[in-house]
Amino acid sequence: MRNRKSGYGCPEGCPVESTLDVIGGKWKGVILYHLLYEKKRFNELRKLMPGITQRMLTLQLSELEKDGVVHRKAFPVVPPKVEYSLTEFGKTLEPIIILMEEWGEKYKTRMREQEEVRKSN
Amino acid sequence: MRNRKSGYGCPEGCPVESTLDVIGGKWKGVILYHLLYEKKRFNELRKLMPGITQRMLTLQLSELEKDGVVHRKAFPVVPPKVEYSLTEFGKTLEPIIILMEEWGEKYKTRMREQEEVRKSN
DNA sequence: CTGAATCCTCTGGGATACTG
DNA sequence: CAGTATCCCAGAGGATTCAG
Repeated sequence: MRNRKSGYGCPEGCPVESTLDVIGGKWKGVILYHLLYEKKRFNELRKLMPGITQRMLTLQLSELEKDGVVHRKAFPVVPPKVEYSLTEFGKTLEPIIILMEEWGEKYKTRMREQEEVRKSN
Repeated sequence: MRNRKSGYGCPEGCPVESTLDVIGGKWKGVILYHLLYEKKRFNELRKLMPGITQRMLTLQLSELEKDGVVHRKAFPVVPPKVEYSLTEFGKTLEPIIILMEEWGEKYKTRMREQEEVRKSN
């Protein structure tokens, strides 16, 4: 593992930033989360994310595809059928997504507790 | 990233989204990365991140502070001296930041290789 | 040195309607 | 079903200046 003590700056294109560029969209993290273990059709994803618009789902999926983490498979049938899944490369994001999910839980719990304290004062 | 008031999105607010709310700002990931193992003064951070403006550094640091992951310690001296560090809670983000750094490296390598291929055609 | 206050730009993202 | 195509806007983020 690289020496992270000061000195190794993050000049020009910090890797952490690159990662956030890929998974940092408003819905990307959640999309990836839903695709972790199973492929999903367009409308399945939509139902899993009430609140996202068709347009945004299309957009973010296409960006994820362009970045090589999501694979799009269209079936030439009527009505249309498209399946989205993680590419092999995309699957390397799994640990990150999992950790983010766990941390998010901790964070929300923490916020709730602080809310309690605030109320009781 | 942006200011995502949790509200609607994933039902019950997807935890992955919450995490991205905290570390998803344009510079937050990088800031956290620099604070992983040592506290840093304002200007030190600035030098580590050429490209960030004073305003943005101030802003993002204050949001990280508000979210409870960064601690701000101001010394009552002239000229001013302020040290930023991770809170105990903030340190629980370490595994995520590390993974994001490693993944970012892989991603950039991958992009470079694709660039090579593209050129040779 | 740290940071607040302004002003301004740009784009991520929302709402809605249309199509193969 | 799975997208495009438009129109629109809040607000994230940049540039610059002022202040303790």
